[in-house]
Amino acid sequence: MTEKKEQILEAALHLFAQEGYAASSTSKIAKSAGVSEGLIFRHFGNKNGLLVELLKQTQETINQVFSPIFRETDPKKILLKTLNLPLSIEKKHYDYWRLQYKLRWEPAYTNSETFVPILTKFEEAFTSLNYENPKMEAILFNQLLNSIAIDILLNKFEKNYISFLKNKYKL
Amino acid sequence: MTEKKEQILEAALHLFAQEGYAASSTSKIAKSAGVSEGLIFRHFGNKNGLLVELLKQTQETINQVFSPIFRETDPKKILLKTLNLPLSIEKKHYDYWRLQYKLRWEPAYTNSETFVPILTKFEEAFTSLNYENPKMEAILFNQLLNSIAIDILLNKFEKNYISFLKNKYKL
DNA sequence: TAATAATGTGAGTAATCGCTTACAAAGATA
DNA sequence: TATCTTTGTAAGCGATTACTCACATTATTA
Repeated sequence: MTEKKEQILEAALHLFAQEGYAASSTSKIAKSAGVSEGLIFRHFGNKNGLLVELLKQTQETINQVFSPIFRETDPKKILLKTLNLPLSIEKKHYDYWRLQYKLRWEPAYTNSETFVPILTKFEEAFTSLNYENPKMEAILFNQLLNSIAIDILLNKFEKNYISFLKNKYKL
Repeated sequence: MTEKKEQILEAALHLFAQEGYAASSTSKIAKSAGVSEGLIFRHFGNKNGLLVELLKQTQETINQVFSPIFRETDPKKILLKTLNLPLSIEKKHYDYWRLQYKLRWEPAYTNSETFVPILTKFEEAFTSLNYENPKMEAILFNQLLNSIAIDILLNKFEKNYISFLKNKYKL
């Protein structure tokens, strides 16, 4: 991957995640990347190709973050590691997550829920812990995870909240 | 309010909520409303004025929905009525809620959290119910409410989930 | 009824949109 | 070194953008 190609991706990610896809013109992206506008189309075909490439990178980032949880078998550790996730995410990856959450509201980019498999992982954990309704507990837990992530991304995060949750789940 | 003015607002609300603000051109709005493009600017000055008017309506809609909860004093009923809220929302109001949640991701329209006062209402309820940490319980409860609303708007809603929550809170 | 105001239209504006293309520079291969 | 491929630029394309304005129609008031 060329240096300029990476600069384009970087600039586009930031603009898409902050201003939105439609509001980020290719000329703005090129200017922000310090590159001629034509180069975007040389490398990615069209504006949408740029987004597709970024979504691929986003998926990889997400997979990497979740993989230690998938490898975990101890139910309590599954929940504990999950609750530790949001705060362990690197600032430089924030735009990937912003893009992911933002695109949930764009019907055009039917981004299939990439977090789905984690739900069954939670369900297994709650089953092991003898919770009465593991399926629903998994949904609840997953919603909490998403809410925390969103609050962090939107700078509305209450830092004592996670310890409160750990206490609630006896972790 | 003229009929054509209302048609403009209706068309704009739907387009903004579905496709997004930037992606919804004034010409598309006018065509969808069955109105000349110039009329948008006669009534609302510019495209942003159209959004401002819609946000005002959104705020009114939200206030109306929450007002019975603000009037409620019985703590259990506060929580119960809140959990019943998401499913009681009229389909024709969905676009207002979509717009609201969508705009949370647009830093340009610093839409101050309109749900904030409800948090203290929840906190009062949990205090009355002798929960150990009412403040955090309120945050948790509020996150659940938002998650449910989002799931409904994104068609990912599990209908048994709300009864599960009612049971959890002994309501 | 006549004058005034509010509502509505459609053609037009400059600026910007995503994208193409001709061409130059740089790198790789023979 | 000579040829070919990849990487990069800049000008320019038709289409669309938000918006204006001169004008027509309808409603309100005097």
